[in-house]
Amino acid sequence: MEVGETDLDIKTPPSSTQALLEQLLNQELQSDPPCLQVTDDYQHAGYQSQGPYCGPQGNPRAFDCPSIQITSISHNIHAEAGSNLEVLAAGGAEGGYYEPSWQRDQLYLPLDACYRDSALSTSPCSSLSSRSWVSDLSSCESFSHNNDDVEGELRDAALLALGSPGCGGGAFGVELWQQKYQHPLAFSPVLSPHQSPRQSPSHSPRTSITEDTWQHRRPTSRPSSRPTSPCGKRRHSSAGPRARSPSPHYSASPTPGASPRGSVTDDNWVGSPASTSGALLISGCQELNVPSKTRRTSGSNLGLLAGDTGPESYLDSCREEKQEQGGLAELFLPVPSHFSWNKPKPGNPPLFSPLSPPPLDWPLPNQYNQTELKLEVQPKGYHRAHYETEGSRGSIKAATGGHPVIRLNGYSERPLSLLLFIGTADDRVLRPHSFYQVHRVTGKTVTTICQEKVMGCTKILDVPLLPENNMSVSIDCAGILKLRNADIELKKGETNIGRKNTRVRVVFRVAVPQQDGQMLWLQTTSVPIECSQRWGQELPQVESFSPTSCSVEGEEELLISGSNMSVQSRVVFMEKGLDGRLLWEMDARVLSEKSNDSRIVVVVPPYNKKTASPVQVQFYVSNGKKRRSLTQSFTFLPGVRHQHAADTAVKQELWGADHILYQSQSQDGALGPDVVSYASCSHLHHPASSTLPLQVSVMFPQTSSAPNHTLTSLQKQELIHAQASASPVQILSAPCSVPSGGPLRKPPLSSNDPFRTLGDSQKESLALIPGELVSIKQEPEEQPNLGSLGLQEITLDDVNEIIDRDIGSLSSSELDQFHQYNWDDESSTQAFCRDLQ
DNA sequence: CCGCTGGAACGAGCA
DNA sequence: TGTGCTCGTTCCAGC
Repeated sequence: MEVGETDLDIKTPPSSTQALLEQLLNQELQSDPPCLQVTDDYQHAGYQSQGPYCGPQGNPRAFDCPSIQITSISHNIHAEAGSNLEVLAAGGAEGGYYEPSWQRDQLYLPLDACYRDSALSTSPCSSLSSRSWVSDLSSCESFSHNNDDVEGELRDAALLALGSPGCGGGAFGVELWQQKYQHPLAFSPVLSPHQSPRQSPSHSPRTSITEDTWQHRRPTSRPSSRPTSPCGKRRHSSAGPRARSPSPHYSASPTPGASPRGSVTDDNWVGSPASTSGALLISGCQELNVPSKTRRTSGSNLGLLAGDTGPESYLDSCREEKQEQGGLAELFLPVPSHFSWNKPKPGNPPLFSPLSPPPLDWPLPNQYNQTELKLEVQPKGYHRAHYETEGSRGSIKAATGGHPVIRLNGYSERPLSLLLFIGTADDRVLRPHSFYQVHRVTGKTVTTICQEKVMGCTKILDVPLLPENNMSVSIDCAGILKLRNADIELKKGETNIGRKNTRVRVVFRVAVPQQDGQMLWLQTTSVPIECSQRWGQELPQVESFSPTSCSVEGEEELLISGSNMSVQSRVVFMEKGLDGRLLWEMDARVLSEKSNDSRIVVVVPPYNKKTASPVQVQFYVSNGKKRRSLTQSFTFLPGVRHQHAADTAVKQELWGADHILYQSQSQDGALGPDVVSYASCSHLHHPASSTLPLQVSVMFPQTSSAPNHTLTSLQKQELIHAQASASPVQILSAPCSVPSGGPLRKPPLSSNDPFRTLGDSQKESLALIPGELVSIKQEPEEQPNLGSLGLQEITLDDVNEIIDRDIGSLSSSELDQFHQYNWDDESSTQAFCRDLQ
């Protein structure tokens, strides 16, 4: 915002950014600008997730995103300057179990009026999440992810909206324009918090616009977004908005059924004069590569957030500002790659000043020296989140029946606070999830003490890690709250869409005091958790399978265990080429007599050609259209029949070039216990030229060599484009090699597992991540002939689904670690790894 | 009565 | 334009 609020900012060349920041910083300090009023100690303490926006001075994060850094400072200053910093240091960070000065009840504020006003509401509810600072950060990140078509589309829409005063389609749009252009100060982060809530009709219509008036307006514009918020449904819940909020979470009254999303319509977008400026902005931002025909989901309308000029504007406007800046900046200020700004500098250990905890989307290692934060028991892959209108659906469960267990190894001097929040599970940098919030579960069965807090706009649980419990804790107090898509997508600056964005990860963080007074921040994440009832019930989930390899001749039985399977399920093996084209695909024969709902036995099809080295292929379980499991890696071994591990291991050594290790063995000889791990990768591929964390690498299965081809995100997108028009696009997980024994990595797979479990698979994936081949996956059933289709014919859902699915096969920790590894400078990264070792 | 859980109806947008 | 499908959201019933 701040950045965008003045041309000066936008035009400020990078070289002068620092000076500008300092100047603004000083100003901010002197004026003691009002900051986001959140009854959150962390917030006050400076533990903000705002990152760039609020990142402490000196925090490299502050320079991650030029468009926001100024903003951050203003807020940050406040936090930093506050004495509360010490609260955090002494409590949350330094180990003491932090006792907030506020009452726990404060967490459940009358959500009412300002519930949707992230800037004004302290409501734990979710809606805040949408506008979370982190989210803003994410937005920045997202914004820079030009490989994300979804984001691109959203940007497109937003740009159009922003670029045109009139595109808002209604009073709100005009209002926004007026505020931004006629009264730029109105957008000052300093003033924003105090702006009248009325400026945020979409978030809290009641504050200025009554529901009636709102509804009255609504007919003037067709809701362009998918009204995921069943307006009609709510009528069942009777009377007024309040009556409609049976939410035990006190989430303020739900957004009125007549959601303001209609303030801007598709028509407005398209027909609006915004087109012109929008184009400019777009060009300034980057090639968005937005398929013209990409489905415009509700999220896309976000832009329209146009109408949303509420107090949270400044919070949400990171993205918006970026958009503007992106367009205008092109003329004045070349903005470096997002990632080069966004990632921690290589070689910097995860040590922070107690006064400047890392933002929630800041990548952190799970281990440093002898200290390690480890999720010993992973949660189940499916947990149905509850809506505000529902009662709790309980805490997250572990696959084993208990609850996730996390432990801090290497430190037990004093109690520490474990922070827990719900993060994303997509291919981008881990960040708080906009559509899900952690929810404190209470009840007699809950034994873990925890407190719910709000950091920025993200709810977190603060759980004590006690020495007497070996610094271990069972997380039985954490549920997942689903926020209505419509509520979140309308938030200004929100770039994510909720539709089919139903996978999350649980993120755990802990600050370990160091002798030098600094705080060592470690973070680990859970495996992806599917939170949608529908998907949870329909998507087949592969929990384990065995064997993990066999001869190219195939014909061996493969047992796949999981859920949502049936004898009608299909198991499809496939191989993708460098260009993403489907090289081979074949259905495995299902042995119905040996299959049931939780397991499916198939006969591995023979590989289509001879090979001198192991070939990595994928397979997935399909229950029909759009109901496919995540792809799993399977290896065809050259010319040898599947053997028991001992033999295989020996043979594998001969294939060292593949960095494939076969270890183990299981007691289960029946199905062949081999477990394969692509762990010995000798090269961590970090092209010095790349500044992108998510390197897209392509592997030639036939050569089974380590990935030698990497694509930048931009290249990836280009690839997608190229393929979209010329060949089937695909996305697949190709094995690549990454040192699993690396600094942040655990040793390869357990050799005792009779099957490769999902976790194992994910561990493997971890090693694969850097080599993850990311393009667009061909949908055998739904995209029979993508090769003849233009990209524009690939729907947003398709892209989203594809990316989500394939990336989802990677565990969160893997992704995190991956991201952590993907720093700009390879040598520095390696140095950092050595340090960690 | 409350928390939790499973199931399914409802309805808007999309193909 | 009509129809069926998808999927987010809400509601209900049972424990």
